[in-house]
Amino acid sequence: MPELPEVHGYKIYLDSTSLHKKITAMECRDKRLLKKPLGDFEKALLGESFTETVRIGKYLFLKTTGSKTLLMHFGMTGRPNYYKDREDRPKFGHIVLTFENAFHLAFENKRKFGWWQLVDDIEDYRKQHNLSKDARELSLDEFKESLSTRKTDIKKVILDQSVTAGVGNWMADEILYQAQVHPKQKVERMTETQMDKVYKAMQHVIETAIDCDAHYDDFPKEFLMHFRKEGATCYHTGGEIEKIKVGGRSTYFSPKWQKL
DNA sequence: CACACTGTTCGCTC
DNA sequence: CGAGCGAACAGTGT
Repeated sequence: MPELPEVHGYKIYLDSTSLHKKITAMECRDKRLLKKPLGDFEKALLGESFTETVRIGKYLFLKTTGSKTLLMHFGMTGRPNYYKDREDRPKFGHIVLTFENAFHLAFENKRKFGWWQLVDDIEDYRKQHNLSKDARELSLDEFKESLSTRKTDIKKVILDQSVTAGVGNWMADEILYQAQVHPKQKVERMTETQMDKVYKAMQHVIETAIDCDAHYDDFPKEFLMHFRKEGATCYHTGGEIEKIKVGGRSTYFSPKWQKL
């Protein structure tokens, strides 16, 4: 489930494997993953190279030597896979690019919620699609500014990509656990201190997850990820973890630790 | 076999 | 017009 830290890792992976190599072929097994006709992608990519990647939240942009930028979104189950031999094509590698060195880059997407798009200008795209600045680069003031107009549950708001781009379902639960704030806390009734705590927890969770290469087992022992299941034991209170729905999403929290 | 799970998008209401 | 809400989307795992 790629959220900000995983996509950050994908960026590093692509930077070290897929830049500055001419693209010689493109194959797509399922056109539903393409937001434009295949021909448009071929025209934009074949004969060109990737020059640089830019990540905003869970969106990964690959600039090219041509005029277009390739945008990848991994959905819930995607990842890039750079490999050499044709027979090593991953089972769910639905889109595959081939480079001039004969290596391939597969866009793995088991559940097909991921997609590719072609973009002219990254900043224009960001604004048109109401993406905030990347959560990692958001300032406390910008965060509070976004919260000031909202009236719903804090968990829904930090899942909103126009507020904190990159935060997904597990990160939202982790952030609120670290900040000791109930997921159904109404934003309009939050104190300054609570907002500060959520912001700090968000930065802490992001940096920790990136330091661990998004490998959950390596997270500090007080992280919710280690006991994020119904009836598990809260590290701080010894109480039980509860599962509820917030904004249609499964939400895990510790009632004794995160009080309304 | 039914349903849960993921993030984004769409259509609708207020 | 912006916020909020719920359904829809695909397909594997349980």
